[in-house]
Amino acid sequence: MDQGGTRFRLLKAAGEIISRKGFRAATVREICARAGANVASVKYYFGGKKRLYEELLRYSFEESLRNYPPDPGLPADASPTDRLRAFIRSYLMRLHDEGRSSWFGKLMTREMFEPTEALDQIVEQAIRPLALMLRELVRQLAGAELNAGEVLLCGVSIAAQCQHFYRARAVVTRVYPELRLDRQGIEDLTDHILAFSLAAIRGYKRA
Amino acid sequence: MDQGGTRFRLLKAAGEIISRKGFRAATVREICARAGANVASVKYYFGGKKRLYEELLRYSFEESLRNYPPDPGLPADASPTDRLRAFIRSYLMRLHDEGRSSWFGKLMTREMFEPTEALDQIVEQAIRPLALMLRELVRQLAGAELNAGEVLLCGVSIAAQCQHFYRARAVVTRVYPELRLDRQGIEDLTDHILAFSLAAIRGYKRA
DNA sequence: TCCAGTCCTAAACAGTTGTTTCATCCGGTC
DNA sequence: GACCGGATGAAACAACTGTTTAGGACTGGA
Repeated sequence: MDQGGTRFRLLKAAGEIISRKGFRAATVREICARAGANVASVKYYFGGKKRLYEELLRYSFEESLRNYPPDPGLPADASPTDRLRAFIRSYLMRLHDEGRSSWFGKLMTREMFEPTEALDQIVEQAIRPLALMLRELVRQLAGAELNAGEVLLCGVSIAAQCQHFYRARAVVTRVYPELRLDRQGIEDLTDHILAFSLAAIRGYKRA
Repeated sequence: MDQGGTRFRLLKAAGEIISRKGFRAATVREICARAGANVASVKYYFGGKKRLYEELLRYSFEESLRNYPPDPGLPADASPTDRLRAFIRSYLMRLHDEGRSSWFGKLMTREMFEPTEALDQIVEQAIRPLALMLRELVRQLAGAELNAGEVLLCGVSIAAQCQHFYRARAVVTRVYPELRLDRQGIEDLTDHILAFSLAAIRGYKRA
């Protein structure tokens, strides 16, 4: 895979554009223009727009794994709390980063709301493993207090928060201009979601 | 406004289609076909697709207010907890209902992720009031424990959960098929989000 | 009866979309 | 030099988009 070749430039341009405006709204012409290639090159190298998108999913998934490994260098004896913190931080980074490492997270978020035919593949490949990991974390944190259904819902509530600040950023930053979503803001956000969720899990039964 | 007239049928068709697939993906021809009207009727009655959308926002906002009033028949001395419960339940209903009462909520959710020129109007008209109401609720529940920034973030975390189960329903129902989002499911979900959020607010400082 | 106005229709318009065609270029090989 | 095959380019393609046109059908009042 020549990183300067036309094929790779197309993939790169597609990642930048599709992760920002979605598969349907991104046009082949815009992608090719950004890649400095002819419109016909998409068919030549990938067979069509849809195939380019599928290839982008594969590529960006690997790129995402490289930058956000499932177990981000935590010591083997790290506490569940530390693990949850790492999970949340990684989730936020995955969405708010810039560049190719964040493409997959953004594409994933789009697929959740407006699925294409690729959703099933994404669910099995990326989302389900993350969901299972999160559920196991919650289970450990909750001890014997929560039943399976409650653990599941708590996991979804945590993922909901991680996604929301990216998905609804257009509104959040309008209503709360004081809320910055830069690098430091992500750290603060991590602390908040962790505190909110830990307290929620621990006090769930009482409430 | 004749409810059987062409103008209203267009509005109704637009509500059904645009709330489901978004402004850009919905085509004038599909809307007109569903309304049993000629393609030219959109220009005739509204002046264009964009104007039809703006009119739909106005109409569906009123329709939404009618079905989900800001203060849903709670006694004047209702506790903050009861108020939060009503807020969450109303939020979930607003999104998971079917028919015209849910159009605005769904359009709002779309605008948050993929804003059109109408977003600013929606923020001021609908989102900001809701956000303020939610923030005030959290403030009352938290007492003097949380500072302004923490109260704000807790409010966003609650809204995040309410939206997530609708926005990511394609994925949630795939990963957790046991999670039903019918009428009873919404009631259970209300209980969960309330318990999760109450515990979170109360235990925030400790965590 | 005529007119004005509202409502509606079929058809065409101009622009954009993804795809396709076909000629051309370029580097290596015989 | 001739030739080949991958890579590129300009242009056209058919399908679809929102919009517009030109007129027809019908009503109610003058």
